[in-house]
Amino acid sequence: MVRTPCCEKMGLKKGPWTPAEDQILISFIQQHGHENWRALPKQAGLLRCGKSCRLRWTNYLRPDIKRGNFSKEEEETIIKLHQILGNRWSAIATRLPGRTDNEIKNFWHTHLKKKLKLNLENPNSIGKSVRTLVWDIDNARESEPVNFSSQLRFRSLGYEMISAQKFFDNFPTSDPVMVTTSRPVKEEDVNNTTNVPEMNVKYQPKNSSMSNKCLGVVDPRLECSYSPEAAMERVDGNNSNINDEMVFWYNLFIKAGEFSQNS
DNA sequence: AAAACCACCAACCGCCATTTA
DNA sequence: ATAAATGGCGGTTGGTGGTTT
Repeated sequence: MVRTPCCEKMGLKKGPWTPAEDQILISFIQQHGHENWRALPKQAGLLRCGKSCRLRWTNYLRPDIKRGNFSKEEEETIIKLHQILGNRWSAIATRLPGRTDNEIKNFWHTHLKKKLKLNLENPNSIGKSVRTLVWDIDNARESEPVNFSSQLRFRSLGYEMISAQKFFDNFPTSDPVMVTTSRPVKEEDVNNTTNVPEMNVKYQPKNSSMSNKCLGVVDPRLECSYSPEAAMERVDGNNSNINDEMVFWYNLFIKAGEFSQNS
C-alpha cells in the first residue's frame, strides 16, 4: 500500500513558520483543541499540512515547553537515560518535563555525543575504565530475552551494549570482555568457540536453572560469570555508589511502568 | 573585507503502528 | 477483513548566524 505524503498537495507552505502563522495556530488550538491534525489547518485557515502544524505545536508553541539551555542536571539525566534507552528520544523526553524529543535529540547530537566521545577516548577523564558488554541482540530476539533488570544492571555499570557481530568486527579481542547470549544452550555449545574464534574464551552454562536461557562467556582474566552481581567488580576496583545508582534507575523505570519485570 | 567553514536547531521526510471507514 | 488515514517517532537536512582563515 502506498500512501500519499500529507504535504504533497499543491499550495501548502513549507519551511519556517512566521509569527502570524504561529498566532493563528495558537488561537485555534486554544479555542478548539487539536483532535484532528489533518483537518486543523483548513479549519484554522493555515496553508500548512496537519503534520507540520502538529510538529510546530508539540515542539515549539505548546505552553508547557521549557526554553533555554539545558541544566547540568538535565544533561546528566539525558546521558544516563541514553545509556539505558538508546536513541528513544520520546521516552527520554517523558522524564524531562518541558523538553521535547526533538530538542533532546538536537542537544545530544550537538553537545553530548562529542562530549562522551572525548571521554571515551580519554577514559581517565571520567575516572573509570570502560569495559564492553557484548549483548547478542540478534539471537536475543529469537528466543527468550535475558530479563530486563539484568540489562539495566549492566548498563548502569557503564557497559556499552552492542551486537556481538559489531564487536568482533570492530574491537580488539585483547580487551576484557564478557559476552552473553540468550539463545538456548545446547550440549554442543559447551566449549564451542566457533562464534568467537579469536578469543580465548569459552561458552559455559553456569548452572542447570540458567542453562536453558543464557550462556556466560568468561573473560579469562576476570573470571566473571553471567550473574550481574558477580560481574560488578570494575576493572579499576571502583565500586562506590554503583549499587545506589543502579537501584535508583531500576526503581525509576519500574515505577514508571515502562518495562515489566520479566525474569 | 570577504570567503570558507562550522555549529546549531527548526523543520522535513519516510517509516511504522494504530485507528478508522 | 482490509485499505486508507492518522499520529508519532527517529534520522536527516538545510537555513542561519557566528567564527576562522
